[in-house]
Amino acid sequence: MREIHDPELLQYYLKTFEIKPILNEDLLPYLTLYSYNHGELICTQGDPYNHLYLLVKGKLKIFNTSPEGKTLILSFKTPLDVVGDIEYVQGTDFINTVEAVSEVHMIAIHHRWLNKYASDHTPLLKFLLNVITKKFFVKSSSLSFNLLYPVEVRFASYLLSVCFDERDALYSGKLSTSHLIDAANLIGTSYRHLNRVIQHLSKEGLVERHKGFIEVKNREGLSELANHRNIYEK
Amino acid sequence: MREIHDPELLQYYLKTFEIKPILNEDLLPYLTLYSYNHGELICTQGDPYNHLYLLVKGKLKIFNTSPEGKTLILSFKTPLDVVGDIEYVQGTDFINTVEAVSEVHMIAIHHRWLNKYASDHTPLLKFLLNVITKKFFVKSSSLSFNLLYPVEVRFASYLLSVCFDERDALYSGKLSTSHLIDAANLIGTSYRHLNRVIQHLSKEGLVERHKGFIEVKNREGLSELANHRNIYEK
DNA sequence: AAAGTTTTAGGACATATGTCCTTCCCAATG
DNA sequence: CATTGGGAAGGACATATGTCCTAAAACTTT
Repeated sequence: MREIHDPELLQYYLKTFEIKPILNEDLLPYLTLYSYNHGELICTQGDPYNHLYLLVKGKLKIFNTSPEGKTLILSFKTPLDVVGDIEYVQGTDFINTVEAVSEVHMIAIHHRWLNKYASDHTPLLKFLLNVITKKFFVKSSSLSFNLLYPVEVRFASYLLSVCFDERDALYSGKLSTSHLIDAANLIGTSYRHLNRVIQHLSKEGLVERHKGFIEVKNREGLSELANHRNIYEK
Repeated sequence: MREIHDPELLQYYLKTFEIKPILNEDLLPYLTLYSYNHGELICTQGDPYNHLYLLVKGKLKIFNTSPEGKTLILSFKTPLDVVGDIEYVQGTDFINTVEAVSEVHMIAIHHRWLNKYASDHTPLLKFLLNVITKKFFVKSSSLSFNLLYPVEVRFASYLLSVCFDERDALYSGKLSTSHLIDAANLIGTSYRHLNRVIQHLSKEGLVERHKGFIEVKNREGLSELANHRNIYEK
């Protein structure tokens, strides 16, 4: 992690993502731009709350490790998104661990300044309300989906979301096998079982296994299987 | 459902739950008090958004029915709680169905007045932010818990939450069997499987089956099994 | 009280998923 | 070129869970 002293880049981000309107003028001097490399942790579950972060570049992985040591991926995030919003509102420690998946830029605001200058700033409150409500909605759908459907269906939905997203640096319709473990943790199953499911999907002709990646052969069929629900959509 | 024309009762609720501070003065004339009987539906998933509701008396069941017809109970609610908050912020149709479990009183506010008088009312925004953040937190924990642990563990946690809550009209440590189907739907499993798990817990001596109810015999043991997590706590 | 009806528990079997371990492939290295 | 090490896929077996159906119990109605 390193701080980027580049006021122009900061201005560029503020403008591109239309962040200024949601922030109080007084806050602007206290914004810091940080950069993280692939694999670096932005925060770890249990860390005390310090900053509210705005993701403006790159991709994040949000996950949680259970007392038993099992990892559950909660989501991937791309700009513009917010990290630490729940913690800010509740004043609690970080619930999850956040890791940079690519090179990541984040704008950080220390809670001290938020409390001082923006705790009654309507645009920010509305912005947070909007963001958190969306998160709740996604989480809620995700919970239902996970409880109601088996791994095969969830994976179908996952494939559709991930493989046809140009931002993912993946060839369209293909999923690199190195991401399979992540996929398993996101879906909430074991790597072993995911392999079994892929095997089954192969037999059905929906996907094909090549060395290094998995290719979607029948997008429509997968969509059918997933009940047309794109639960992992960003 | 019927409207209660009782300004004094309304005032009583506003005072008891300290609702006035969060509402804009201009809204007060537009509050309506409704009563629902056991079993009545307050709203059904897919209904267009109309009101924001404040639960001030009784108990609600929030559930969702999948396209396949499976019911998943998302939560039970007791005063003070809010219904329709997510829908209000997002401007979407109702996501879930809400049913009165007992006699229920709700204060309803039509979105028309909220938009007109309170869309910039900081106390309300903060209140909603707080409520929704809590909901998110619960939902998030619930998702992890469901994905990581088997039904036995979840049911243990459920028993601890429900059986030792005096508001539940249950003898302490006992769960009426008529609530078993609800329990299964809340935990996200089948009634059949829940029975199997109860059988197993019986053999372990943690609970005992009597006609009409299930009795907790070893609270500490259940808590151990549930990893001391009370995920269904209200 | 007898007959029918509804509710509740559980049997049988199939499927879904987890755990552990082995095998295979490929790349890096001496 | 043979050796080794690591990652990826899959076999074997156990457990978890779902579906469908039956049996037993409780409750209604006549």
